[in-house]
Amino acid sequence: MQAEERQFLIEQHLQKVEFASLEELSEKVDVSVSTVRRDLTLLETKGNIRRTHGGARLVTPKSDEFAFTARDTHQLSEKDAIGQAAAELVQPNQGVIVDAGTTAYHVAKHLGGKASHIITNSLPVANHFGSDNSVEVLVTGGVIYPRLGVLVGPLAVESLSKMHADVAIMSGGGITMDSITNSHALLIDIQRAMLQSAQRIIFCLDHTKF
Amino acid sequence: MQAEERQFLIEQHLQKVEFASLEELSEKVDVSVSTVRRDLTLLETKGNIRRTHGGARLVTPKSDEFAFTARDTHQLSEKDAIGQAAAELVQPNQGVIVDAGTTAYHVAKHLGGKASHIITNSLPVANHFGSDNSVEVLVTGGVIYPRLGVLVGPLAVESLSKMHADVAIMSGGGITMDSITNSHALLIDIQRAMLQSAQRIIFCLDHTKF
DNA sequence: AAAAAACTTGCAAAAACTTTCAAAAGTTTT
DNA sequence: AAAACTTTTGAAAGTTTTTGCAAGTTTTTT
Repeated sequence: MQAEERQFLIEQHLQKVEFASLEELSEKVDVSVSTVRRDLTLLETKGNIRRTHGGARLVTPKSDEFAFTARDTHQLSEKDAIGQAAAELVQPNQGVIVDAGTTAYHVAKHLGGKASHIITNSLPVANHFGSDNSVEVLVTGGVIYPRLGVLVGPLAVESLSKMHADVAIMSGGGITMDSITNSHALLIDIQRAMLQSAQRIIFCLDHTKF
Repeated sequence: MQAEERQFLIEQHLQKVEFASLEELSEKVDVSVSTVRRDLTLLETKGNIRRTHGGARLVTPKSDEFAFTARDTHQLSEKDAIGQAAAELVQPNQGVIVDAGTTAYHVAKHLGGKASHIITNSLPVANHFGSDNSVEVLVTGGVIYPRLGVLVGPLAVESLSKMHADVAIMSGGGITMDSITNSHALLIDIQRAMLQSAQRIIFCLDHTKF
């Protein structure tokens, strides 16, 4: 295995687990701990990772309730800009469906006071409007998909299909293309229901999704 | 496990329970109490946590967007005791309905890993289990009742009436008797639906409700 | 006021880190 | 294709950090 490939694997692994011990990593990429140490000091200079005693951790400023809110702060201003731009496509007093996912979340932030009502299956979005009585927020039912705070399952689909809105804000964010297609048909069912309940669709993706 | 991960886990655990004893923590992360002490003094300098005799407590009552979570910290230990006691009435692997309201919220905190699934119309409860995959959490749909984070309305009632559970944890907390009767028939409808969907009811009230 | 529980300090063992070095692997030159 | 050179790797030696425990002190409880 190449040195670069090894370092890439280490970084990738850390993206998943946040923390990893030297031995865990050494075993994973099959080199001595000495080498892993050297790799880590190298990766550290690149910024995404920080060495610790006994291993390394992902440098995520803070891990908040839901996984995506954490990862978020990274390219914040960019997502915020997308959010603002997309929000401007919404006419005042329209009903808006907001998908779960980081990008859609950022759009939602700019919707306060503008939309007449918001329909969402995202707990972070629901929380954001929890104490804001300028908008009526309708939460779909469903089972919580852990770590992301998305409501999924038949109840979510069913309740969406009974609702209606002018616009739907959808995103592939927070979930990679792979995991949409692979791991969860559940999420697709929901997006399909959203597509049918809204007259117009705004799809938001940032550059990391390509 | 390494030091940083351990400290992270401790902080995360405290985010959930607000207070924890040294032994509880020491057991949780599997190191001696001495080490936990050192970790806590370290975390204390970071600000989010404060050491106490016998344990530690969260200093920021939480990023609470919902009114009641804030007002809560007042008689914390009392509510916590009620919560624990009520939670013990639940048999392992039962399905539990959890009402919205401060007292029910505290019961829910002690339900992790015990109940097989939890049904709730309370956003704070949903958030609490958001990143906990030991329990399946089913959220009813509905419109957010501002400031309290309760899901109300026909969708909430309807989805509850389709579900079934062994126990329902209900409370008059968070909402005074007056506002139940006066301002919101909506809440009554929901409680009525809960009563019908559960085989057994546990009603929790603290002394301020008399 | 005594007893119990919890805290601090100091210390020694264990784990982890850095530095150094020689062998292995990979490049370049002859 | 062989020789000389560079880079990378794994291991050893020595240093630093961390951890658990015990002795003594403070706080809390009875």
